Amino acid sequence: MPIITRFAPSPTGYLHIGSVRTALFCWLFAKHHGGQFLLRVEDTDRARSTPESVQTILEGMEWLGLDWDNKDYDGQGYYSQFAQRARHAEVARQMVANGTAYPCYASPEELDAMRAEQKEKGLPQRYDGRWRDRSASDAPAGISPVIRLKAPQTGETVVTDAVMGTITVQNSQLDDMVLLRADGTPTYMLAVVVDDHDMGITHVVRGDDHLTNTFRQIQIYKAMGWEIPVFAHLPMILGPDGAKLSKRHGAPAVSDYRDRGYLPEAVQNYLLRLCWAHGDDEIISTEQAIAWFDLDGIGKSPARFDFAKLGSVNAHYIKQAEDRRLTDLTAPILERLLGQALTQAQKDLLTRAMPDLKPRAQTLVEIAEMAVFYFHTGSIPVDEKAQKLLTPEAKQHLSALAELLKEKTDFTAPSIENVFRAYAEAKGLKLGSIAQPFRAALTGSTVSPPIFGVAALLGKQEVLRRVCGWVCN
RNA sequence: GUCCCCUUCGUCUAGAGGCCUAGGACAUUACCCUUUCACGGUAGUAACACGGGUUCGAAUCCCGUAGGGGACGCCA
Repeated sequence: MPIITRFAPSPTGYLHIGSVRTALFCWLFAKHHGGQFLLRVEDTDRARSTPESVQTILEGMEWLGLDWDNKDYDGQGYYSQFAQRARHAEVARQMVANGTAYPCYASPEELDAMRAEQKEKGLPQRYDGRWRDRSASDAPAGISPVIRLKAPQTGETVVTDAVMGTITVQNSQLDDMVLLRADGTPTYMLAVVVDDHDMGITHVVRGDDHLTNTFRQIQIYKAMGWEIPVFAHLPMILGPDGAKLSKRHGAPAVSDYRDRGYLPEAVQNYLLRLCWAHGDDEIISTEQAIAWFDLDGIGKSPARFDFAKLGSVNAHYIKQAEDRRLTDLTAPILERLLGQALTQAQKDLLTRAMPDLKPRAQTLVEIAEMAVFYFHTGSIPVDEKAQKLLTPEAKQHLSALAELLKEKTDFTAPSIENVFRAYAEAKGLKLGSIAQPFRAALTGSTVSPPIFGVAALLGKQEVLRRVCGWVCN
């Protein structure tokens, strides 16, 4: 039987990076086994679900290259849970008919009072089954009931989880949960089970915040006589401080990583290594991941998010990436920094600078910041350290060097370097003592890519213009 | 409060009873390379939460304790 997994986010905000890790694992698992990976949007909460959030989910998935196999579904490209509400209600009715569910007429206020009382007495907060055995004739007039599961009250329910192992809970711990709301819409518990069954999901791979829900879901499967899928609950991703990863930690959404200049393949690789390992392998291509990934490699303990490590993985993929592609991704960031659009010639310059830029950066944003100086057309802003290098003596040398450079016909990095080396040797100077002021004059900073390469890229005219700005007056 | 799960360097992890003097990666420290900063290279610091068992032998199996996380909604 082919394996079918699904990713089932709810469109109520941004797409959480932890959810994306779940999606990655579902996707890899399906790919590894030649199965299918489906997307289902859990949009039954009408008050909180928005079309924008759905769009955010789709974009996030596409950015990471996690393609789903039901893109043609229903003309909208994914399975909508809300669209199945009639089916959910039908299942609830079937359960009432077969005696595994019943109507409950208790009002929300009444239940709040019940929970408050339980809490006060230190009792577990659970529905007490007050309508479980009452006959329909007791029903108050004019109130539409909710439908509750008639859960077994004795014995135990067992979850066999592919990650967590065998977990048992006493049925006395579980109460009669709501399946269908008073307005006839399904609750999450009912909807997931019905949809997972109807979609033929063979492996439910999801975050372990759903682990304790699984007991109750199994009871629904049993009530309907449906085959129970394999469950695999993934440990959560925590923030650097060990608390649930949230806005407080700065970057909870996938889009945050795109905006901060991380490459999708780097994010994917980093996420893959959270709670999963293949020996000592760290840098793992998508192809290798598909070949290697399986449920038995998943660990049980939660992982903390480490931006430093993400940075180093990203640096690796930046070094590997095509210069042209990096230019396309960096240009918009650079344009924002410069406050103007780049011309094609400037983009070409950026591409030619890229080999010197990319080994120095962990993110595309860093590349852009590092590259700004190439594009200054007026005076060059100079930082304090660079200013200090431009002593009267240094300026004299730069002036002399400018004269020598003026004569060069081949303005390449090696030939410029030769000029500097020969000059330094003739004057008994260390190369650094003239190269650093040169760097300061050209870039306005003490830190930059190799300066002779920078000079070659800038071109003779621009180099002389920038040097002249310091020595010609 | 009740129930469930988890626990190896600061972080991600390798580890399937002897291969462990506990390995790798990131971070960190020192040195080398060097026109700056990086890259790269070399070396170093650093962990089996604690307490009991089982066993000739335990990071690995069992039981407690502590700590962390999750679930207890007419949210998903």
